[in-house]
Amino acid sequence: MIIKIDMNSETALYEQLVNSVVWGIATGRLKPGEKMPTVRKLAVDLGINLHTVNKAYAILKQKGYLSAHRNMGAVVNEASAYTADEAFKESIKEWMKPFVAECLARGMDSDETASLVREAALEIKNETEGFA
Amino acid sequence: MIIKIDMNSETALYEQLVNSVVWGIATGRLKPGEKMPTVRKLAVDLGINLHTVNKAYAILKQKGYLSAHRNMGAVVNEASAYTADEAFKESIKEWMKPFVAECLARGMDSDETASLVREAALEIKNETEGFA
DNA sequence: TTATTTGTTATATAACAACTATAACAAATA
DNA sequence: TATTTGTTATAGTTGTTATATAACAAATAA
Repeated sequence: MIIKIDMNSETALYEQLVNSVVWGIATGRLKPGEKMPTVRKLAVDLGINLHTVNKAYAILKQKGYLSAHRNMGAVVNEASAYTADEAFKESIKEWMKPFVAECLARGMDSDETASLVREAALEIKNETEGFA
Repeated sequence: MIIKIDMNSETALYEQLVNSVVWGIATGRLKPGEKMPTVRKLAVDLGINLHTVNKAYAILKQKGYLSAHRNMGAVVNEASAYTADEAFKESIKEWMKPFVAECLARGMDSDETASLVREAALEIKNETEGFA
């Protein structure tokens, strides 16, 4: 999988990396068992520091998406390691609320706002840029 | 309107203020024409610096929610100043995508994800904490 | 007019986060 | 034993957040 980052983005590099991997899993381009590039190799490929990649991998491990063992690189976990349980849904809902509130403030109703998200989901599934 | 902030939150103070005002408009507790507390008064009430409040007000002005004139305090704009136009919907969709991607990665489908957002919208509308 | 209020701007400082640079340690493999 | 690779440690730079003072500009009140 090819991962790209945007040095001009307001989003932190390590966050872009986290998003890229989650995105890859969401689209099915990254499958359980697949090997990730080593922190050192990915850092060189992207022209960034090893620690920035390492921080992203640590977060992805903590979220359950990756496993890592010394000298073996990182590997994508089985789907059972990152399920959409109630706790996850609650936290995601809270994270999204500021955005949802802005939609409501601008006159959209619950269904319109939900539709926007459904569109976003469909766009993600059809997305192919940034991966290979 | 009473605005509360959480000094222990990971969210920046000025962002919490922005969110509070948007939230107030979304729930109808803040209506067009309503006067906001002065930057100095709100800063004192919350026990934070004047500049932190000023930064939040500047962002809210830029987004169209507030107007401010010297010696007159800030006022909530008419709804026509902050509509959900196409540009807004596009940007919101992009902002939400990382969260949506995480839902998809965890096996939720477009409809389930959209439902989660509909729930969030309904919860916001029923929310009464933090305002008066 | 003069004084006051209030948004705005300008510095300066401290604390923290993000990123980088080096280096070293620990476990698995060749 | 040497190499690879995840991990940890330390330190420095830069940008952001928040604070503290101070001053300026426009509107209002006395």
